[in-house]
Amino acid sequence: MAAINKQSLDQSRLECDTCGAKSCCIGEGLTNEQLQGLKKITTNHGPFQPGQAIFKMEDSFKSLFVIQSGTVKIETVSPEGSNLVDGFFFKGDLIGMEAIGGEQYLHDAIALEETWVCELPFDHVESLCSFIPRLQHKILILLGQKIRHMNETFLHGRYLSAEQRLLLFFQMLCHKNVITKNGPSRSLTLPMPKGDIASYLGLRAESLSRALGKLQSDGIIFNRGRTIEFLDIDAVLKLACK
Amino acid sequence: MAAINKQSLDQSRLECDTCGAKSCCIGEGLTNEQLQGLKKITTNHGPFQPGQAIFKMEDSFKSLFVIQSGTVKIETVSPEGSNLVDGFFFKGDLIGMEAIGGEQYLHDAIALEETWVCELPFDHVESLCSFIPRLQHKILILLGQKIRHMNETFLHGRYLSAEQRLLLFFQMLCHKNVITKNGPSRSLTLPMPKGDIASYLGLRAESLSRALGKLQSDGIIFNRGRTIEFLDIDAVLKLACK
DNA sequence: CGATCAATTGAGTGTGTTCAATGTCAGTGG
DNA sequence: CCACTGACATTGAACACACTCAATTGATCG
Repeated sequence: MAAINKQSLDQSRLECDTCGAKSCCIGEGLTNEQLQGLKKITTNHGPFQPGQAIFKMEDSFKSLFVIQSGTVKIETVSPEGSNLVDGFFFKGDLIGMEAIGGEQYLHDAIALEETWVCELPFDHVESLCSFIPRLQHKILILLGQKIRHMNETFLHGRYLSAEQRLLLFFQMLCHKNVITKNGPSRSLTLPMPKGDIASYLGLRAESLSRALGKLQSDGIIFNRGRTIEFLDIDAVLKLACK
Repeated sequence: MAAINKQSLDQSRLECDTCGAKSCCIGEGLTNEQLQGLKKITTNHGPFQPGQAIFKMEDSFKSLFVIQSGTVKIETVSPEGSNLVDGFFFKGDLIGMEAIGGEQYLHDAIALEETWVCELPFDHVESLCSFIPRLQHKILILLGQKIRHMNETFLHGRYLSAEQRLLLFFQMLCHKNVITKNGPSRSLTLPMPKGDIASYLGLRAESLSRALGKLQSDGIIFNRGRTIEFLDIDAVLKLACK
């Protein structure tokens, strides 16, 4: 793992009870006493700068990580040598679950923005689960959700056109509250390069670019560098295209 | 769930200690005493005939199922109405994990051959986990494996050609010991129609047929109806094609 | 034996890819 | 201030692979 320094960010945001990721963390719903037990086994790390690794494939699997703030991509290297982006994760997401039961991590986890994470040593979590049924339940639920999410994204995504995949991606961002839906602007500055999005969607950068062009000429979005403006958010959410 | 009768099959194969799926079941590695605890919460069901459902999407999620004998596919109905096969499962496999944390099952589970299953009510399993750390560990491992398997199959599969996907499918069968690797014949009678395989691989039946034809003309397999003979098993395992 | 469903084969089409060229933007140094 | 650089993004033209649709063959079963 990369060298770690604690600095800058308001320390209070890293405490469980005041953590920004509190509501979606695995500790959600625990009593204060239980939360203290959980807090004992965790450690905070950050800030990771864009491009820095939170963990790498070569690292042996020891911990899960909750993203307290920032954005992270996970990626592997394909047999041909190019990078395959397997997922994007945001505040409150738990990463590293793919490695449970394995020796090493399955991906590199790379920060896309300045990012803080909370480390949960897995064997400690497991022990704690035996004493806190609610925690065990929560972990199982999260794993089930992860499976369902992969199922939707990858299984059903593969029958969609480039345009539909892109819309699905925007929907995901919306669901993660990354797009400011309420304001009048409804815009978004992508935390990741477009090449990463293309890879994640199983497309070439060129195809993604054309899909973006198509949506723009249809008046659904306005695409300017890393900023996307959503002119017709309903069209995006309906996936009614094509 | 479909009507259930116990009959025919040698009853002893349904007992935990003599079950054909014993070595890969979630009970693997438990003490005899613990196994008795597990046995108390399970019930056997079968035989399911080809086409019969073990569970359906409409059913509310209550249980996981271990396949004691037979073969099962899981499938969903696409928005357009066609069936999408999401997986094949064999003796010893645990099915229903996608539904953990959800209200209903995510798929229909359909028997492809005469099939017997062992039902594990999930809330009972969860309670038992708190008392048997090894069981909790095993479940977590299985969920992790499931995630890894989906990751490999669907994420990396989507960059492969029809031929490569087919070879990957054969490798999977090999890994599941469905192909008789040792005998001189090295043949296989597919338990599922080719259309199901095509769907699983994200292809049309026609494309699968052509891929099979290509492998045959390359002298790697001999394709005759539902029987496949592997003339060059090494080529299959190497995925060196294309 | 015809009926039905699965599997195969053929011809033509289309979506995304490939490869190469051009454009945009931020950062750097003269 | 402007030219240069390098990473990222866009655009164009030709191609490839799997798709679509239709016709044919094969297998199974009453």
